Amino acid sequence: MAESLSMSRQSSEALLYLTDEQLRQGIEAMFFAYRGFTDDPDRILSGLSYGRAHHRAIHFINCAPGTTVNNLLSILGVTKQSLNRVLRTLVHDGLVEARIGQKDRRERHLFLTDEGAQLEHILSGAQRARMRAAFRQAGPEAVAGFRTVLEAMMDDTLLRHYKGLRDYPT
Amino acid sequence: MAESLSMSRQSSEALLYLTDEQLRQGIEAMFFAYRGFTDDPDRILSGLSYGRAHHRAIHFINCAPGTTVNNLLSILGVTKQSLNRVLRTLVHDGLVEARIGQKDRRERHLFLTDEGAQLEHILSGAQRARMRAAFRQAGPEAVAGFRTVLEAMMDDTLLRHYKGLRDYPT
DNA sequence: CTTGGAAAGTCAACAAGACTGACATAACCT
DNA sequence: AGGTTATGTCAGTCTTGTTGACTTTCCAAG
Repeated sequence: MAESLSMSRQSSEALLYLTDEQLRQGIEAMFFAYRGFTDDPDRILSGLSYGRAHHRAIHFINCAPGTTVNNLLSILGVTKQSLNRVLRTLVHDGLVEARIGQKDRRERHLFLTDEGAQLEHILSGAQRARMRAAFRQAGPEAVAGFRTVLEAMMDDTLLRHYKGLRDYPT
Repeated sequence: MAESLSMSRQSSEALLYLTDEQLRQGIEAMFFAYRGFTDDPDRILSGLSYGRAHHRAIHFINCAPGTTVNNLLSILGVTKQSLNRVLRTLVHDGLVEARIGQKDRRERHLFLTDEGAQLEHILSGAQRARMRAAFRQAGPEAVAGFRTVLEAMMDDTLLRHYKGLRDYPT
């Protein structure tokens, strides 16, 4: 807000990417792209009595094996009750193993079973294929820009998770 | 799959943005960024007994005033029953007006009322503010890349909507 | 050592918003 | 007149989010 004055003298061309119309297009691009982004895994999951929430849990357990329920909670940004329902079915179906913590017996450390890893691979495979096609079509510079904007759009809390997921001790 | 052989001779550096790890990071970037992207409007809406579905309807009615229910359906990618529930409350609350078509009296052409436009402005204002901050921080080249990748990630059907939203006659 | 609070996780009940299927109405078109 | 199209509605289900109440476990202050 305060900057809009100090920048008003710059050529409008230099800031063309900040016009309301450009921003509106950016918003719609996010909406449509996210739809494309989730479509493939959703389609696969709909045949398996699982949903997007299961996919997310499986994805992050795969990235950070041994993570606790609490950790997963703050990454996914849902309530523990909501996550628990998902986790319960995954454990029951033998896709996820929840080991009681050695140090703190209140904690459950989460791991994918072989079967869980298999499903993870199928799901993320579909998503990666689309991402790969988009990346290849767009080229390296565009991909770098894509990442830069997305990181700038995250909340700082989420950015931390995004950058530091692999710091968890098992 | 077939290409991975023919490309295997290129330097791995030139294709670094296509490694599985890079793709995984791209996937997580989309997930976290979309959360940040929807957070602000969601917060505003939660106090108003409306949800994200109402926001989406309002957004696209604002972009394409006079659009029909059927058009909106294909843009949003939901069933008419689902959209109708949302639209019904918006019309009832006086945020949206549904005018019977002149040419084809079966159609309902949708418009925001003054009050609806006001809410739209508040909601998209929050979203635009975040988008603007991200765009400014990332710079023009990054924004161009962001758009390129997102467009490549959309389904072709959605891409048509994204590019051609303003072709509707009133 | 005990006791009381905090933290991790579980169970139950509810709400939003998506879906399907069936059906109604009105208008258009051949 | 009859078939198709656009829209609206009712009923029921599913996923996934919510809050509230509860157990188990840990830890620290008295």
